[in-house]
Amino acid sequence: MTIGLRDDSADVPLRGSRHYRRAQQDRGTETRQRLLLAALDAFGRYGFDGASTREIARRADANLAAIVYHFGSKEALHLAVAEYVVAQMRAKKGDLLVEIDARLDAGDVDKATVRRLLQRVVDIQVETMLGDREVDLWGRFLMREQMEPSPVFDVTFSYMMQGHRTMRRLVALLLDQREDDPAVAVRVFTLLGQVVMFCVAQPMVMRSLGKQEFGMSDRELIRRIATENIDRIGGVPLVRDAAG
Amino acid sequence: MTIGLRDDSADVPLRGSRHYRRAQQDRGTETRQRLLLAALDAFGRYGFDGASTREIARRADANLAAIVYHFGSKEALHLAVAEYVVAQMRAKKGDLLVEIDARLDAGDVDKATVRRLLQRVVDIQVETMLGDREVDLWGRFLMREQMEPSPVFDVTFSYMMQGHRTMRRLVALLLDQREDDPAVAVRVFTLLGQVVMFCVAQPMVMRSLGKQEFGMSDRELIRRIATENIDRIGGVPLVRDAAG
DNA sequence: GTCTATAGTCGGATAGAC
DNA sequence: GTCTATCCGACTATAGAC
Repeated sequence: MTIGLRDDSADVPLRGSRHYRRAQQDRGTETRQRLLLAALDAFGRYGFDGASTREIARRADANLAAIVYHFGSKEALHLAVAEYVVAQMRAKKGDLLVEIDARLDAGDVDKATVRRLLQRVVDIQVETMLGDREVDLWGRFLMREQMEPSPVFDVTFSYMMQGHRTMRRLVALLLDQREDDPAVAVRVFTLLGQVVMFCVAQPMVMRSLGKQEFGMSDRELIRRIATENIDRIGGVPLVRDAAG
Repeated sequence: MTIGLRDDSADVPLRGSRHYRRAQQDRGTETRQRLLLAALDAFGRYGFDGASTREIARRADANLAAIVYHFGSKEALHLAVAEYVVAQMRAKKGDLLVEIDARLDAGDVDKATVRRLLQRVVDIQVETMLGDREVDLWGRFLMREQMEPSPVFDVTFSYMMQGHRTMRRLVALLLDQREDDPAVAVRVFTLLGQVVMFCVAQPMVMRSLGKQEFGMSDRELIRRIATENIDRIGGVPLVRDAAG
């Protein structure tokens, strides 16, 4: 930590000045961010125990000791990842949930509107679970937490429940049932499940579609079918007799 | 371990005889089975790396060395678990898939029948994923394999694909689409997903239903809603105008 | 802030008694 | 078949140089 104070340092301009400290600080922040993303990938893919700090550091192009320096411990890194994921998720769909809750509180919604809102939720669900680049890592991390609850579970769980509660309100309205009816909760999970499936069973999906990774068109297809299924629950009458 | 060979041993008759060896052998088989079930639980819950052989042996009330004795290595134990799960699964729903394929090959199916067959598949899906006692462990193990493909993946994958292919045939008939249409594959995954969700997100489901574990009534509810959704895809006309 | 070296722990596998 | 004792490798975390 004394390098920056040496007088003979050539590649660091304005040594000892605010600019130099800023540069050093930025470098640290970048390292921290790279570690965070590498950890997000590793924890989501291999779980807490399966992911090794050595591998995370290597993938982040950082030193092993940097993890302890920036986060304190492997567990603390895990928590940081969870908080990061939840924060990113909230940034992506928090506004929509707040907007929906507000409209529901105000009570100015007919069923057609409710269905449209539900579709927007599922839309965003597809985006935040199957999105490209970094986004798909969030979904896998959250699902991993579900299958293998860790001390971090409360962080992710409370976030997941927020979305669940809002969806339950929508579905309850759509089906004229009580919000706390177990059937409503179950139906919400089935709606989520049809999207989640593509996140947790990605290898099987890929192999069965004959692809290496999701493209825009795949996401569009999933989105279309998932939202189509919204049309088919509640509101739309079931004409059994007309069926084949 | 020497008790059985002592002359004053009263509870082990016919020492050294065939009966004695039989008893010893049975004991070994039982130990093997206990190890298998403990490993099934541990691998499903914590993954291959997360599960420790020491813990598995402890839970199976067996010795650490017994794992190597009965299976050869931790990896071999993992493979044995995968083969066990697939064998159990096939025993539970293999017949139905064979029957369906035969009927589809014969071609004597109208849409109503197809829909009924599809519902039976989902029915059995619920049973083999959310069943009580041991059965729920199978589902979790398979899903874990999906999220975290291991050298064992091929064993579980080929089994999963068998069911997937049959379901794709059914859905294709129901929607008058080609079997190899990606939209058909995607729809099959959404159908599976609504059941799988309850397996992978069990902690969240429990907490949101306010329960400790699934009961018969919960499984019934899930089954009802899942099969209801079958009614709502294909065959049943969508009466948009009548919607609210 | 970054890095090397290392202490301390744990997990899988082995040897050999019984 | 079962069990104890032990080896060896991999991992997390720490200390301290730069």
